[in-house]
Order: sequence, then structure tokens, then C-alpha cells
Amino acid sequence: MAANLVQPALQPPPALDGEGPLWLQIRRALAGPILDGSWPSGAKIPAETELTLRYGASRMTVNKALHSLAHDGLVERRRKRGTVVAERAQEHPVFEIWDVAAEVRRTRATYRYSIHEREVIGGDSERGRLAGLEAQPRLLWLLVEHFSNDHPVQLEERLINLNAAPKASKELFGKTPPSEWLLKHLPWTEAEHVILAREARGRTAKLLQLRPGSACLVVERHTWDGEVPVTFARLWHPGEQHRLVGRFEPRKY
Amino acid sequence: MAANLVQPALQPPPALDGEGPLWLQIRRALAGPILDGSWPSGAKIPAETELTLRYGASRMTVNKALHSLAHDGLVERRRKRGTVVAERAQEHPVFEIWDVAAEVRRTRATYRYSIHEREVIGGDSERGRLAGLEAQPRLLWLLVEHFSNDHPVQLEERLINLNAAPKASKELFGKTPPSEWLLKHLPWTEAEHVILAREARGRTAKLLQLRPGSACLVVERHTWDGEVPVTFARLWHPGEQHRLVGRFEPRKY
DNA sequence: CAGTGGTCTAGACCACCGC
DNA sequence: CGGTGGTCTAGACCACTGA
Repeated sequence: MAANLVQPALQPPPALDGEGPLWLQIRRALAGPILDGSWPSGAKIPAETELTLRYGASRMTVNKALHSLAHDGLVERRRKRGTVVAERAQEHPVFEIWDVAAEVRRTRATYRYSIHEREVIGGDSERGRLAGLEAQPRLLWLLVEHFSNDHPVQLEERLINLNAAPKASKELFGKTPPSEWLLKHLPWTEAEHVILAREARGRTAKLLQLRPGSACLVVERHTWDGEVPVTFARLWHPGEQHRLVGRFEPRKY
Repeated sequence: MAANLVQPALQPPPALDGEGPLWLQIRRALAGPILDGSWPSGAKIPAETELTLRYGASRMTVNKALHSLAHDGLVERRRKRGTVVAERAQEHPVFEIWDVAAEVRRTRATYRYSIHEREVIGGDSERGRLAGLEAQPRLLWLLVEHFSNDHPVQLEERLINLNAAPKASKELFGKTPPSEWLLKHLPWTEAEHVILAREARGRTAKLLQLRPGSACLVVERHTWDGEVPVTFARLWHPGEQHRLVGRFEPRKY
């Protein structure tokens, strides 16, 4: 039984899935264990030459995959030391589709959600128009509240285009919150986030247990699949409790 | 006089600056005209093979530069059509170091700023401690207000580490606002943005011409040069006026 | 010193898609 | 159809930096 002095035993690099360009396959194969935690921060990733053998690819191809992972902050590379899993690899960059449920669970708090409203409406309704979905005949409207340790952390106003997601009309979201369900079941190719500050009034304030007029951080998210709008979400967060954090480096220009 | 039917006459691709890797030089050479507007959205960028000749580089190298520009949303590439300047090329991605002055000027409004306070303080002062700069002996404190068409759009609370930026102690920022001056004169390797919502009170509300208690979008930005903190800024924006917008695509994993 | 990534080349084949 | 980007290769030299 040789002691693993420096590196804990790691699962070997996973196999490729055969889908798409080789460098993206290699990227996915390496990103998987990093994101699901089986390769912890600081774990050493095989050298380029080694991956070259493992995957039967040229070094340039392996390099493209690793460069791409480094660009997105999942790994850090340095000459001689090699490539290691980055400290913050699992942190969700601000402008990705993130998920309150996962975020709450990461802090080891208990997560819970509650659906206050669920209704099929037309796109020409006030809600549909405000979200820019007036051209869509049928929308599913949801009002969902998310809790961390039974304390409200997010109020979610959600519209789902039922033409793009017919399956959603039968879904009651009893076990899976809508955001997670959508990520799993609906493809999207483009998203836009708008971040702004707004005062909580009326029901919004009441549900979030805030004094009317309290500042809230609001994230509005549109997603499209090609040209087709898929879903809209307006996410209310109590003022200073919810902070969007992003780290970055200077641009290259 | 042949009519330029489809493409307006464009400046030729600029020369390289000889600094750093070839692909980054090419990237900079192409990014310049895009960002300063001399190549408008939709303008066609020479094909890879053409740039290969122009810059005496191999196609792989040119490709790496263009791929990188496309990744960051400055250009769009499609087979046969070629590479064109993206629609939103000049929009500042949310999590970059952006500059109100440039933003205001882009909307063709007149930009103006005013320095309300300027003072050298110790890092152990309240302001220094709140910004996490307590270990720094000397800080320059500034309170700057930014206007678009004489209407306040941003209030900037600024701390500059004078150990990292000794030149700043003599700078009066009479012609150049601090943010722009810092970008020009101070190197940084890492930055962090925190976005939150907060109510404007007292002087903050008064300067921004808001009713006390109005929701503001606050961006707090730290930058470091290696391990050394360089500057801290807290930027207040009137609630819904200032929106941070980001577009993105699904991750590749 | 030597392992590792950083970069670059010259050429190749292919897929897409506007003309 | 043919121009364009997308990808891949096999090899090369170099720069950094940890052992």
C-alpha cells in the first residue's frame, strides 16, 4: 500500500463521447469530473503529452481543449507545474444560468420552494407583453418562492412559452423547481440577463418579508432557442443579501 | 468612381505592435478598429487566408486570433460569409472594467464630471477598513459625480492605494476622470465585481437627485496587481436607469 | 536541469452555405 | 460550385519554473 503522498487517488480521465469536434469532446471529458467534484481544487490534470496518448489526438488539439478550460477559469496552467483544477472552478460565474437551489445547497442550508401561482395565459396579456412575449399564443405563468433555511431568498416570476415547451403544460413542478426542470428539458442557444435595482412593493415585499420600498436586486433573464423565445424570468432578491460576484482579468486588447 | 455597393470603404487592417505572442498581436490589431468604431457593425473582416499574407503568419495563428475575438463577441464568423464585426461589439460586457464616461459618450450625450471630495487618508480609517484596505498606509479618497446631459448618472466613491500608485497623489484629475486615469496608468492583474441593491440615503440620495430610500444599483469593484490591492470603487446608479446587460450562450460542458 | 506549457508552421481534408 | 471557416496533424523551438 503505497501512500499517496501529494496527490489523492483520482479517477482516470473519462472517455470521449464521440459527439462533435474532438477538442470539445476532450474539454467535456475533463470538465465533467471538475464540475461534479470528483477532481477537487488543486488536483493535477495529466500533461498534454499524456492526454495526447490517452485520447489519440495531436498536441495542438489537446492544447485547444485545455486552453479553453483555462480561459473559462476551470483550470490553471503553469509551465513545469502543469495543469491543475482551479480554486474557484465550481463557482458559478455571474452571467451563467445559475440556480438558486444549487446555490442554497452549496451553503449547506436547507432548500425549499413554494409555488404560489400557476396559470396558462395568452402572450397578449399584460404579463406577456411586458416580457416581450406578445407573439406567443400560450404561456405558462408561475410565481415561485425560494427559501434557504425557511427564509425567503428569491421570488421568481416565470413565463414559459408553451409552444416551445409543450411538455411544461402538464408539469406540476411538485418535486423539481421550474428553473431546474427547464434547464434539464429545454434547449436554448442564447440568453440575456438584465440586472437592475427596484423597490419591492405590495405582494412582492410581503412574500419576501420586506418593508415596502426596500431595495431589491432584480435579475431579468430571457432565453431563446434560435429565434424562438423559450422563457422569461424575473428574479427578486432582498437588497444586500444577494450579491452577484464576478472575478475577471484584464482584456487582451 | 466605383460605388461601394455593399461595404463602405474601410481602413486597412492595422500593423502589428511587435509585443507578445503573434496571435495576440493580430487580435489587438483587429480589435482596435472594432472598438474605436472605425469598423462598424457588419463590416467584413479579411478572410483568414488574406490575413495570413498581410501578417506573414500561418493560418492556425490567424485562426486563433479570430476564434478568440469571436469567443468574446467582437466578431461573428460563418462559413462562406466570412468574419464580420458583431452587432454588439462595442457593448461592454457586464463584468469588464467599464467606464461611465465612454458609456455616456456612446449614447451621444454630453459627459461631465465633478469631484466633490479629495483627501489622503490612512488605511485604518473607517473607509479604508470597509474596503478591506486597512493594511495600506496611505489612500487617496475621492468622491466623484458623473453626469449625462447634466443629469447625474453615477456617484463614485473611490479609494486608491498610494503605495501602488504614487503618481496619483499629485494628480488632480482636472481633465481626466479618476477611473480613466487609473485604467491608463495603473496595471492590474485581477478584479472583482460585486453587484447589489441598496437604498440611497443622505448625501448619496441628494447628489443623485433621488428621494431618500430610492433603490440604487451598486457595483463594488476591487482590483489587484498580483497580491497588492490597487483600487476600490463603489459606484452608485439610480435604480432602474442603469441596467447591466449581458448576453451569453450555453456552456460547452 | 528537465518537465511542462506556449507558440508557431505548412499542409490537409471537410462542412457549410451564399452565389 | 467554390469560398470560407472548422478542425486536425506531426513536428518544431522556446520560455518558464519547480525540483
